[in-house]
Amino acid sequence: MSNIYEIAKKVGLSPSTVARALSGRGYCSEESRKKVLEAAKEVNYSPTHAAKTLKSKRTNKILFCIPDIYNPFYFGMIKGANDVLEKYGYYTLLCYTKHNIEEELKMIEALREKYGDGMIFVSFNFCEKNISAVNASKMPVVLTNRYDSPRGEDYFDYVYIDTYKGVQLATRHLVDQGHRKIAFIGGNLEEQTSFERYSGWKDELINSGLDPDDSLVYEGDYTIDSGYACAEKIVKSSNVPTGIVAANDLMAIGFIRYCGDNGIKIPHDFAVAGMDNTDFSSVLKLTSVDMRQEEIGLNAASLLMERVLGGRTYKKTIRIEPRLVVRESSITNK
Amino acid sequence: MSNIYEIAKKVGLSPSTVARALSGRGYCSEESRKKVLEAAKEVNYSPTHAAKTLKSKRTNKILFCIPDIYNPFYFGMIKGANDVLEKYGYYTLLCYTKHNIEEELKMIEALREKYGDGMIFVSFNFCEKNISAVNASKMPVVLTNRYDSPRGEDYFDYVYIDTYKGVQLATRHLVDQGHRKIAFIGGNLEEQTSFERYSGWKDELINSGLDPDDSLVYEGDYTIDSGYACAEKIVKSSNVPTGIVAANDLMAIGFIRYCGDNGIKIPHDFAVAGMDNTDFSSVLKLTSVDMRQEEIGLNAASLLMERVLGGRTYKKTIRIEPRLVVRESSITNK
DNA sequence: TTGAAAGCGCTAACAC
DNA sequence: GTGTTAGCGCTTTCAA
Repeated sequence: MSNIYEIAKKVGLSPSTVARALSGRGYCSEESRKKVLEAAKEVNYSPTHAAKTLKSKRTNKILFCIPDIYNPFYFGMIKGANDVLEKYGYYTLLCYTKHNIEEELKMIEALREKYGDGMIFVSFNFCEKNISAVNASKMPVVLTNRYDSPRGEDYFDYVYIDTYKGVQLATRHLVDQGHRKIAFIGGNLEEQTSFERYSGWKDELINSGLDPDDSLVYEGDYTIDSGYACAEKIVKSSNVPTGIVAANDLMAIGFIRYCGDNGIKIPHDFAVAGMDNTDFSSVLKLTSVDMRQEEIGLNAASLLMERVLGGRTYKKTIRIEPRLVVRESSITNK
Repeated sequence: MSNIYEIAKKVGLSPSTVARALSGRGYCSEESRKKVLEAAKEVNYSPTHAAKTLKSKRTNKILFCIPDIYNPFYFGMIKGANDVLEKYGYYTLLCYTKHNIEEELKMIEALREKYGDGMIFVSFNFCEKNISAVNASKMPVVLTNRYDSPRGEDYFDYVYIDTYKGVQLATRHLVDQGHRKIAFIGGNLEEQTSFERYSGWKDELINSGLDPDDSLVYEGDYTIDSGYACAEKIVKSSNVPTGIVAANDLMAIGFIRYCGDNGIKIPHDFAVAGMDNTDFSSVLKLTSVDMRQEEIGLNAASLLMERVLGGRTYKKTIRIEPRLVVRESSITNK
C-alpha cells in the first residue's frame, strides 16, 4: 500500500520528517506536519505493524490464552484484565486453546516470536511441558493459577483463586445443612486444578469427621453434558448421596437438568452446590462459590504490566479468597 | 534474543544458508542443515515474527472480532471458523469488541496495519462507520451478517443466517399454537440485526392476519437481565400477551426467570420462544431457533481463505437457513 | 550448494 | 527544523 516514502515524495520532505510528523515525536514545524497529515490521509496511509515492531520492539498487544470460551466463567477474567490493559493502551487478543496443550504451545510460540508483548495464560493443566515453554520464551507471562516449578526457576507471575478453599466452603456448607453423604463431581484428577478441587472436598469431609468415600467421586469434563451423565450414574449407584458438590456450575447445571428430566427434586432430594457463580447459577438458584474472576483478571493484567512496562524481573504471586453464595439449590431444611 | 546471524557465526555458515536450513526452502546440504538446527536449539532460537512478516507479507493470523464473548451463541461460530483456519495453518485471534464501535474500529485499524492477514467480523451494528473502515483497509474481511453498501463498492464478503426468516418461524409456531397476542422482546431497533428480527415478527403477524401492535414490542439488550426487566413490564402492562418471541435465548431465559420468581407458569401462562438454540435453551426446555452458528463460522472462514490465499477479489455472499427447534416452553395445548 | 547483498517500512541518532 | 544514514531480523535473488 502506501508508506512514508510515498508521502515524503508527495510533500517534498524527507521520510524522517514525515515519520516525526506522523508520530508526534521529534521536531517538526507546524506547516510541515499539516502537509504531511493531509498527504497521509490522501494516500490512505497507515503504518505497517511489522515494521514498527521490528524497530521499536513493542507490539502493544497482549495475548490472553483461555482453554474454553464457551464457559461463562472466563468472561469476568477477560473483562477485568481488559479494563486494566486498555488503560495502558494495550490490546487484548484472545486465544482459544480448547483445553489442548498443543494449542497452548502454539500460542506460547507466537509469544516467543514476539507477536505480543506478554501473555495472560489460563489453563486447567499447567505442567512441565507448557511451563517450560513459558520459561523458555523469556517473555512476560502471568498464570491465573498457582504454579511453582520444583527448582524455583520461574520467569512468570501468577494470581490465583484458592479453589481448594472454595470447595471446602461449599462442602462445609452442605455438612452444616446436615448432609453426611456428599458426592463430588470433578474433572480429570490428573489435571492440577481438578485435583485441588477434589482435595478440598476430601479434606473438608475429613475435617468434619466424615468419610471421603471414593465411590462418591465422579469424573466429568466441566461440561453440562458430563454433569448430566454423572447425575445418572449417581442416581443409579448403590451409594446414593444427599449432597452434591460440583467442581463447576456447568456440571451442576447438568446434574440439575438430569434431575428435572427424571422427576427428582432439588433441593429436596439432593442439595447441590457448584462453583464459579455465573449468571446461570443465579437463574437456576444454584448455590455456588464466587471465584472472583474479575479480580483475577485485574490483578493478572497489573502484574503483567509491571513486567512489560516496569521491567520487573522477579516473581510475584497473588492469592484471592473465594466466597460462597448460598441459594435455594442447597437449602434443605427451610 | 538470538537471531540467524548468531547461529551463522556459531556454525561457520552464512546467514542466508541458515535461513534456508531453518525455513526448508531453497538448497541446503543435509550436513549444513543438521548443524544449523542443532545450533538453533542450543541458542534457543525462534524467528522474530515482525521481521518475517515485514518480508513475507504474511502473518498466518486471522483476527476474529466478536461483540460479546459471554454469549454462548458465538462459540459455534468460532469453532466452525477455527476448524477451517487451522487446516490452512492459520491461527485465530479473538478480539472482544464489547458491542462497541470504537473497539471495532481499533481492531480494523490493527488489520489495516497488517497485524493479521484477514478478519472475520461479527457485529450487531454494521454501519457506515465500521463498513467504510473495513473497505478502506483493503484487507480480506468476511462479515457474518448481511450488508451491502448502497453504492455497491464493497471489498468484503459476508455469510449470513436469515434471522428475519428465523423470527418468522418462531412467530408462526406460536400462531399455530393458537396464540393471538404475541409480544416481541428485541434489542435496539436502530441496530440492523435487531431491526431485522423485529421485522420478522411484525411481518409474520401481518401474514397471519394479526395486528403487530407496537405496545407488544419490548426493548432489551440481549442480556438475561434485560429479559427479566421486560418480563416485569409485560406482566404489569395493560396489554398482556400469551405468546413471547425473544430475539435471543438470554432474554428468553430472563423472561422465564422472572416468571419463576413470580409464580407464573411456562408454558401455561406464556408460551415462550427464543433464538440461538444454545445448550442453555435445552436445559430450560426453551423452544428456540437454531441459527446454525457452526456453519456460519465454517463458511466465513472458507470465504476468507479464498481471498487470503486464493486471491479472489470479487464479492461473494452466502445465505444460511435457520431451523426451528420446538421444546416444552411453547407447547401450550398438550 | 553457498554467500553477498538488497530490501521490507519504520525509527532514531546524528549531522547539518 | 530537517535530512542522512544505519539498522531492526528476516527473505530472496543473483552470482559464485
